[in-house]
Amino acid sequence: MAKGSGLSIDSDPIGFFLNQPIVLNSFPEDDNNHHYHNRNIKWKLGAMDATLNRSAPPTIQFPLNLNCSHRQDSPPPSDGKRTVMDEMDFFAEKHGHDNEAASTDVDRKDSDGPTALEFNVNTGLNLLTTNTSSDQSMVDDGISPNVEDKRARSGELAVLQAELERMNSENHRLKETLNQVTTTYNALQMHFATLMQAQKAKTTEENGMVDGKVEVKNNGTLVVPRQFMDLRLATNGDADENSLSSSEGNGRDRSGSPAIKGEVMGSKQQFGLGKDGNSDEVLAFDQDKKEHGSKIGREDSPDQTSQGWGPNKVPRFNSPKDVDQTEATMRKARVSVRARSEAPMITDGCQWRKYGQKMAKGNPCPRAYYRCTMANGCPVRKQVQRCAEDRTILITTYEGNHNHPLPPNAMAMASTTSSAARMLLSGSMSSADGLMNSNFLTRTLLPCSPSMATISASAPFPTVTLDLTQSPNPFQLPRPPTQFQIPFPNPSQTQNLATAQATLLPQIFGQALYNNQSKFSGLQMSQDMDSALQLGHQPQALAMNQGQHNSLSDTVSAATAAITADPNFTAALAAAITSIIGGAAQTNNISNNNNSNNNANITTTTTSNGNLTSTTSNSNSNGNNKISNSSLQGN
DNA sequence: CGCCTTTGACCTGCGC
DNA sequence: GCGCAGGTCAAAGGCG
Repeated sequence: MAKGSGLSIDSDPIGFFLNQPIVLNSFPEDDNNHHYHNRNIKWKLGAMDATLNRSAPPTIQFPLNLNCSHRQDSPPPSDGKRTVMDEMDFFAEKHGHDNEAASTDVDRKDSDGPTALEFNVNTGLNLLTTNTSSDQSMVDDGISPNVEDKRARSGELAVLQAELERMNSENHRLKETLNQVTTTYNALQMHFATLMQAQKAKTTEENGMVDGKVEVKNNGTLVVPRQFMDLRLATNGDADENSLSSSEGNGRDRSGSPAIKGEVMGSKQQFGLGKDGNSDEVLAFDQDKKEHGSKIGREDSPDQTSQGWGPNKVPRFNSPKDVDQTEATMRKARVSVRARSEAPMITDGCQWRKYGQKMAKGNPCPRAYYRCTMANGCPVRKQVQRCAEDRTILITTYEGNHNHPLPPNAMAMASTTSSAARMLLSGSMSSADGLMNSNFLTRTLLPCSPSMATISASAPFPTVTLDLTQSPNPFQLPRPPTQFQIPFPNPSQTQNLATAQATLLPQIFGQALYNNQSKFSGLQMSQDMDSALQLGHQPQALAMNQGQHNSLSDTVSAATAAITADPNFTAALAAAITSIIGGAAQTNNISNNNNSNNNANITTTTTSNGNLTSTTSNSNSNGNNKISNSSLQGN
């Protein structure tokens, strides 16, 4: 084994192959001024994929499993973080190499205890310059002195080199993309923080409001201090190291993902979707309060049933406990998607396993229960049930957050439900126990599709319903020229259409909320705002020729750009959402109804002709609790 | 054999 | 306390 001072070879490197794993062990502890002082680092090299680069100087490239074990008496770096590049810097510093040539492809694995990193690395080391006599013998064993042997391997080497070049190129491209996304993300966060502070100061100055108090303004408008949930929390605790001190809990999210993963993933989200940065996060359900008992393998803690509201139901999100409460509430929110489909399930890209089926009251069609099987322990559930009134309509209700990456074809629905739920919960954090002005919601929230989204506070969970059963493409309905015109791929297929339609929604919701939530702390839904909305204050012109941008990303980007181009629309959108979801306190003179647990027996549904009707969900029909042999397909 | 569905039993919350 | 309703568990069986 080569120890301490790097690899070394003393002959033509072309003939060198790593036939055995090599462990570089025990760096010297002589760097008294370096913050890596007193560390013991093991470098374990895999034997299979090591390749050589013929270029001058020759380099060796290999996948490297690095396990860093830090002594307890070694203080962490001053910035509290230690990155892989730090490790590379340390290595280069120790061995006199220019680390600029090194590249890393990091994959942080879940682990406890000492830092454990696994990544592919191009060390950029010029192996010919690192010879040491002590290591020579070990490596010499792997070198064939035979020229013919070299030739025999040259073909394989060429293949490896080509693959290596391709991987390097890809790695470089990905790094650039990541840097760009990170930059955008940081800029958005900075902007958000600035707006939050400015709005807070402005609101306090203008309204003279005190947290938790209701005030009647001169025009008679009731002003209720409210605030959106801090979505910074939703990006994982350490996504912004300056914004939170919530590094407690080892920086892990509920899924146990380590903090470093959260950083990377958080950087991915340009639109503020998903608490773990997964824009593919699905809001759907998780264990409800019924599961908090003696069931095995449950994640929820008993205290998660508490809502964490203050006396005036103003959420407090300043502590890790609040984070848990927020997430608990998040998991209780549901997103229901109505779509016409003859299939027993809409295709949402995820893998599901059916774990139950029951007859629900008021519906002759059985309700099927599915859980996500794309990853072990994924808490996402969904319910599938046909509409009692129109059995061609399939109602799919999602709950919970995926704890794993999703394939591209699953991201559409996932991001839709995630953002819709976040939209709902960001309002319900404040007041979810009131009546909903769903007509106002659909009129303002989706001016291009007036009956597409409804919000229900039906007990026991707040629910957003995305109705995709209306016009084949609500975005292509006749509209003023300033409205969206979003092409969807393959609109002839109901399922695809449903997914495609759903895709745009989260971007609208998420972007509006994420970029403008700060403007609505202590939001007052003024008449001016309402008027502006009713007058169709729309995003600025977005004329996208059908077929010109067929990709989903283009569609999303265009829609996002249009929204962000008009802050008034964004503000109005967020205001409308807030007003609708949490507006009961205002519209009902701050009165709480009978549901003290943030539940209201009000649900809204859209009829087949697109008209909105509001009905109570307090059905008295007697459902049979026994299992039915009928299936969803048997309708 | 592994994965999935089926389905009766069981658990929990809630209203009366 | 009891019954109802929603939701989940887990054994059994089917299927590729």
